[in-house]
Amino acid sequence: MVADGKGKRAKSRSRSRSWSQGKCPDWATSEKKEATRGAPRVQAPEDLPVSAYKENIINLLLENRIIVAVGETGSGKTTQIPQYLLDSEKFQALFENKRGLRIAITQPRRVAAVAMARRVSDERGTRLGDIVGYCIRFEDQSSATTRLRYMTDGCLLRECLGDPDLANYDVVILDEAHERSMHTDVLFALMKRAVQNRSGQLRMLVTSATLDTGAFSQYFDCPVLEVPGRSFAVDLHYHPVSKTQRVEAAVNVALNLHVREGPGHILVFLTGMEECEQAVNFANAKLQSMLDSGKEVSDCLIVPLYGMMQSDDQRNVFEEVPEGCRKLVFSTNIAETSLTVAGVGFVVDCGYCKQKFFNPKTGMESLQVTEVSQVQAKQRAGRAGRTQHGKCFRLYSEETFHRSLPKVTVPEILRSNLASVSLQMKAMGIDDVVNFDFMEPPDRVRLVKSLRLLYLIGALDADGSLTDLGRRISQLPLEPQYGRVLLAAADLQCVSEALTLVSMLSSEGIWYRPSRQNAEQWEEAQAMQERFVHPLGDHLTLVRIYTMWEDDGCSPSWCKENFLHFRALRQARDIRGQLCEQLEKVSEASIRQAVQGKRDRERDRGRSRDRSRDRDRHRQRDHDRGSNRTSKSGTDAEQALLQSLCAGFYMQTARACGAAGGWLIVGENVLVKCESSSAMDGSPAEWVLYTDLVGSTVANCMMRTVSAVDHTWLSPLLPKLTEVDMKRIVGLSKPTQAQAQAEAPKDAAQTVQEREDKVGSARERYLARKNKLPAKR
DNA sequence: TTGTGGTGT
Repeated sequence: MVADGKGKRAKSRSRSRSWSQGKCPDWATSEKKEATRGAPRVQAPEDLPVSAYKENIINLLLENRIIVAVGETGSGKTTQIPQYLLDSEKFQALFENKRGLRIAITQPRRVAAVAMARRVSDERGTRLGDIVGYCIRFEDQSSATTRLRYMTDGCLLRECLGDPDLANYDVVILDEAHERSMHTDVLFALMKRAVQNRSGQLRMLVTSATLDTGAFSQYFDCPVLEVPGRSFAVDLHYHPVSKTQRVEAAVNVALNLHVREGPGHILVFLTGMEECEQAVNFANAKLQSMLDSGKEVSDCLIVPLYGMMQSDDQRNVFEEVPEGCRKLVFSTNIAETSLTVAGVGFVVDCGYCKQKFFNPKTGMESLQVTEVSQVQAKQRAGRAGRTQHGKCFRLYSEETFHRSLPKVTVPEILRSNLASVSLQMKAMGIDDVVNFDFMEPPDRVRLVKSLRLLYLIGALDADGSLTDLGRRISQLPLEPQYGRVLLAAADLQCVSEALTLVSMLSSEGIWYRPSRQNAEQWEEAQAMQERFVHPLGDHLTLVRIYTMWEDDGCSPSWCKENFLHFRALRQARDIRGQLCEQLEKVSEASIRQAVQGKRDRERDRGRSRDRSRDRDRHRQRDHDRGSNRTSKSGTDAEQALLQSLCAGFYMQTARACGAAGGWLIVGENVLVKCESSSAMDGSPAEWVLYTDLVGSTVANCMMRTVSAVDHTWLSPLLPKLTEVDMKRIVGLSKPTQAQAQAEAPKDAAQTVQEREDKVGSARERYLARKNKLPAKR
């Protein structure tokens, strides 16, 4: 298999060399730091469809500042077009700067950026990081000599922060634009502006796989070039089944294919982990009963594939199978674009997938099973035609495909929390976020709510202008609320703990939750995970897990024993390191010193604990839990951490509502509970803070990642919730004189007192009103 | 009764 294997055939030629580490496919290399190597020259295939369009592309980009190129998978556009431009003298002559042409090529995924850079670097016979390089988070394999820079769209977006006109580049290629990742969508708008500002000295190429280019060419007002793709035909078959039977139906169709069809692996698309596991069980049972009844069935390896799988289990999916053995893979949409199973000849598409939606009104996130889009269905079908003439079985009717399925997937930017997008735009000097020229503008409510949130955390002032605090938060690669927490922690002397917490929260999926199909393992995991629970909540639990893992030497085996994802913890460690560096730059305090001092103390503590652990590991752990370190009120550092958390999340708190046994969300009359896996589930805590609210409806939602907080931390902050003047933040009204006066510059020490005063005066006003009201009646 | 699609700085 290959990572997002564009140019599959091209790649196979260099397979023996690129994959010299044995069976280490590209998708696994994100886990391994690739050493720069001088690679021998690899010939680019001469018969790539795109090569016929070489002159055409160069000329079009000479004449137009922006062009859109449409090419199906395998056309070679990602690897060849940048080289055509780089090697063209007449194209180079277009640019006034004499430093040599620099081209950025964005990808939505890290693995793809690395794989493409490596491939092109091989083709040119240069060392990776020399002429051809890549830049992804945590890894910059590029240098001053780099001309072709493959990078994730997120990396380019971050570069835009410091340099909105991208003066470092002459050409920017936004690849895989049809996927409409949030970063790419924001880049569309920023690039359009930058191209304008650079008056002809910045060219842009947008490449997309779908033929639905009307929106692109209209938005950019540019020509569209079509490059034919090169993959095999895929026959479509329609087998409508009811939504509730899709798992069983998928298994039946797949096994029918296995019994009747010739060579080619089978890839089945389902919606989630539970469905995949269930399907594997079904399929195994059915296959067994076929064998038991004396039927002759050839060998078949049945495996699930989803993101939350342990890495080594995921690797099993890509192992070679013996001759004559067929692979039957039950996968989520991870196999749609992110991972490519080699040798697939048959696809079964259930017609559904899970999509995340963010509701700006409630701040709720939901993961909903929705119909796939037509584009997605085509992408799934295409997975059968990469190496052979394929077949795709859709578990819905042809009419459903045309009449019911939406043409394209709802772009991420229309489904997401826009706080960080808005903050970044403000930091780039784009003041009117609400009326910004997006290709597909997000809902106004969504944008306004994001500004409100930024105001609440102090990143914007009452007029919607970026504050100094906001500028600092924008420089941290985090959700703004997390950034606010870090900066608060720097002031409250708990920056080390906060770095750990924020890193753990940014790294998704710490917990390894076995399928409920496997009751025994499920219970074991539950029991193991319960031992980490901190009485003050899930946030301190996360910090504790990370600390224990680090004390143990960051080993994968420790994770396995404790049913935690090593991948996630390692990612948290990487993020922590990066954040530590960047926080140092934006914070007045010396972060490194604080963290180092903390680390020294921890090491001393760790040493004494190591000695005890040698005597009795478990007794020591129990002792820790019972000791002062985790007493009801927590240590000073733990208290400070929870207080810092309030700075970013005070608008996401709730007060105990005795009668119902739940909590009432501040500012809203919504009763919520904790998720059952939370440390706070069933807790009598008066005030709780949550970092996520999940569910499908307001009536049916739950807090996830919850901690107990002290009301004295919240009371200075909460009044701000009712002070928001949305019109002013959006820029629709000027401040009144009274408001302007109230906002005269003040020093930090004064602020807290003032807030206290405001609470007091608000109370007075309230009492005054209350006294007046009966008289009026 | 109760569960977590996939990306990315």
